[in-house]
Amino acid sequence: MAQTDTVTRILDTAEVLFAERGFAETSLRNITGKAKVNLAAVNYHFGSKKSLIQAVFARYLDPFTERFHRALDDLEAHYDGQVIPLEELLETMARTVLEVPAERNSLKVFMKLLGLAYSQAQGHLRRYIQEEYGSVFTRFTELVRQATPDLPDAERFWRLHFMLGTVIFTLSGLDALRDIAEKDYGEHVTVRHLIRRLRPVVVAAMQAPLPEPVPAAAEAG
Amino acid sequence: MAQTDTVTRILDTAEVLFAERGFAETSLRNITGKAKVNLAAVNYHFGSKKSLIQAVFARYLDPFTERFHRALDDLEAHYDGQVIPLEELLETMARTVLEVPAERNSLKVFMKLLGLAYSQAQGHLRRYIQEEYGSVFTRFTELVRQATPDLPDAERFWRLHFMLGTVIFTLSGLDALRDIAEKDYGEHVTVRHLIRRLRPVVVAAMQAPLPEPVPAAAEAG
DNA sequence: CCCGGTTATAAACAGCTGTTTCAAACGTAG
DNA sequence: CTACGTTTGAAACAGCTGTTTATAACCGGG
Repeated sequence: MAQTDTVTRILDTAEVLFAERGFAETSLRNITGKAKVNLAAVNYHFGSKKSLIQAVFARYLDPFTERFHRALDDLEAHYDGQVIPLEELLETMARTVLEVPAERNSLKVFMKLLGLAYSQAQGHLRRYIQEEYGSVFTRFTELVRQATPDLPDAERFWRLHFMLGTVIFTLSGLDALRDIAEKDYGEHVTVRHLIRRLRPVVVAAMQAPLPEPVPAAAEAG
Repeated sequence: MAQTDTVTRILDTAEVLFAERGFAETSLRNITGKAKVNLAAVNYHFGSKKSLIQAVFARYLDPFTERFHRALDDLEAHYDGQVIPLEELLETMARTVLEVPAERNSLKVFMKLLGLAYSQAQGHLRRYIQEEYGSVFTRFTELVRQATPDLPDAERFWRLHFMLGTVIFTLSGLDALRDIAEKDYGEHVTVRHLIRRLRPVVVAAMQAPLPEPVPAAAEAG
């Protein structure tokens, strides 16, 4: 099967270049040149650049959602109707994120892509990810809801997104920060170190006291 | 002075389009067309697209750094050598961020631009911001160091970036999240609401317990 | 009035973009 | 070996990109 070779070579090259420079800044000639593949191969195998981008994401997100669903199944079976503690849920998510790209040793690329998916407007990508992989996130948030019954729904919604920002922002900008950290603190930091650092922070953030209600008089302006 | 009109019209239009679609996705013809200005005006007044991008940032960051320095001066004078509490520092930063774009009612644009500055690789932008505005951030982190003496330096470094991620990620992606929040929780959320929500979360995150040290045996892999 | 520097305009530049075309090479089933 | 669907290849497409050029309009000072 010669197709497989061309297709995976395109995907392997594209994901690296996308992660390094972004989508708009990476041309098809850039990809096909580095992948030693004919220019027309992208349109032949994927149809368009948009579809290539989505295919790059699917190659990470498909195994991720599958594993994550299975991990949540296991967790629910183990707790058998009881509420799953927040730490367990976060731990499971972190473990799954770490497992998925392990074989290709490209956790960093995966993280950068996630960051790009949020920041680069690319409307089609956001829609694609939401439609394709929204359900597993919904399932996760429902479990978080049960684990944090004292949190008002809106507050939990925002805090989850706060923490999503923390994780994606940090891990996707890792390279730049790593250099500073290594120079200033003599630490060689890996993604795994960071996740260890993130855990207590995320838990504390989710359990932080509620904000003071707005004084009614100060609402305007 | 006809120059002022053309220049500000370019800047006003550019910052909105950049914030909506990103830098690479926004062409000069796009900007000049919407601004009702000749195409060559950008290169005439700014020299290049890169310089335009930097000028857009400077228009926000120059007043910001000036005000922030002044606010920190006041704070230091008021505490007169005593350690400034963490909450005060965060509060001051938040207040300054809110004040700066107030006149142009474009806080949202400012936040989106900050998000782009980090996510879009755009090496020149990161360097420009670091060189031009790094000092005020250094001053701020030193005050945070004094306010959190129990935190190891490396830990504080990372937590500050965690929180930077939380804030920028949330505020720059506000529009998409706002719609969901409004639909699901009937809340109309403004940036000011979010900052109120962010405060206890950021404080709790900075004061979270330290992560468990890595078991020596588990270091490899 | 008229000159001289500043700003605006339209046109053209070379280069790159994603996509399409069509012929050549391939690999396999009959 | 032949015939056929699949995959590659080189070339060309129209369209857009940032930038430059040369000309024209403007406008305040002498």
